[in-house]
Amino acid sequence: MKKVIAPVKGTREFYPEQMALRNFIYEKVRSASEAFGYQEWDAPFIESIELYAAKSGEELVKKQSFTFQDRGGDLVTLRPELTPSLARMVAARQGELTFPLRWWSFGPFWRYEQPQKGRTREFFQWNVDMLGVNSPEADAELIAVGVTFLRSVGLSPKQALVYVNNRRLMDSEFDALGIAPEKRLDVSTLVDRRAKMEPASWEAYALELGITSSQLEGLKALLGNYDLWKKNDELIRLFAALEALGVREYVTFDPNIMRGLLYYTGTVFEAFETSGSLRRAVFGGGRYDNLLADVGGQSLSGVGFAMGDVVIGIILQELGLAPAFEPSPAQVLVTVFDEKLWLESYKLGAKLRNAGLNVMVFPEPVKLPKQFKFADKMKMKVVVTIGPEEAEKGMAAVKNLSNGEQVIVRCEAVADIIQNIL
RNA sequence: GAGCCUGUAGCUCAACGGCAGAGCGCCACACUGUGGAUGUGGAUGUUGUGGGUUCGAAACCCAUCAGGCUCCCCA
Repeated sequence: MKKVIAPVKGTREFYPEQMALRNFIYEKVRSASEAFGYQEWDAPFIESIELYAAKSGEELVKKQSFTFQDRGGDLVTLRPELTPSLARMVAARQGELTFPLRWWSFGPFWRYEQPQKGRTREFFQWNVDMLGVNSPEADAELIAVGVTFLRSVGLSPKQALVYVNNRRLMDSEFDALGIAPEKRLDVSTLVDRRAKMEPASWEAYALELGITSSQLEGLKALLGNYDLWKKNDELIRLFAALEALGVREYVTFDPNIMRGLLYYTGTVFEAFETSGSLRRAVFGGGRYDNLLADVGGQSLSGVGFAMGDVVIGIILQELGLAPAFEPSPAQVLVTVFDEKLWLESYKLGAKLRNAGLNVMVFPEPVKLPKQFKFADKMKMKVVVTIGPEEAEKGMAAVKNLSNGEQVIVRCEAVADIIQNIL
């Protein structure tokens, strides 16, 4: 190789093998979404930067967006998330859309951050949202959609769990501890960081934020109380609904789940792979209120979550849950014996395709062993050969590569023979 | 944006100042009408890139690019 232009940092190159995994995820995402009646939709990949200025965090807009000037001088950005586009599109047709609205989407997003395990600058994200219903039962349905996906890719409750909390519950607990409402944000980040810090430095950090030592003790007790949900009507209803939906075994209450995004107002949840080799959420979401008001719509409550393809892709590969890669979409190879019989093979290939089979014809008359090796490497199931002896009688040799058996049959019968093998 | 670690054959890695190697993969042949297995032989590198130190650099130093792990943020 000579001088190579490297791909842009953090972007993804999908060779057929990776493409197969991406499509596998896409298929599972689609069936989980559609099983609950969600409609597929999408938004522009490029948006005006102002769209995000309204509601996304400052970090996301100023530091993590791919922003540039278009030829007309306007500032545009590659979308870093979908929710603002959702809010705008729903607000624009609020009067004509049918509510409750259930939408899902799977597409590319970009965030300008340091690539590392589980995080790239370009990624695919599954978004699922329900708008127009404000109830714990609706929250439970969204979690069930996520769990349906986890289950469909073969993740057991031992391997992946959804951790749930409730912002309102935590706010009232913070109030009870005498933590002022304006400190809630600080305390949220404090809770978020607990898992990542040494206990001593975490406590020091807490006191730095102006938490009193008695509040700190209360906070520690709160974060260790895994029965706290039993005090909260919303969470009681949520878990009852999860039970009814058949996904309860995948969900557990955890007071340590806060989530950074400011717009969450009620239920919040995050899914993790339990071995913890990757300390990143598989998906995360929650209930949000009034997202539409900022883009000119009427107040409307919603619940949704998002899943990136990178973390789940790594997990599926590490746990051996990614499907075996099938190099060739064609399971049948027709060899080319020599120059004279070349077009006979082409004819047979065409005939087999008409019969509904995916068929590759070797593109040149090279030695047969080479063609068979090719078929083997491409994991094809059947090789069909027309040599001089077969051609004379209008026949073809059909070899089953899994057991090595070969039969010689009339060309007209080849398709049926192959159907039996596959 | 900050700190630390790593870049050697297609892949995984060794050599750690003194001739750049192994395993797997690849190619050829045994097998000129048939894949996987086995055997025999073969090819492969400006040691990420650019400078510097040295008699001598894959190794040491600087820069740069890429990747990884933290912090930050988050899907």
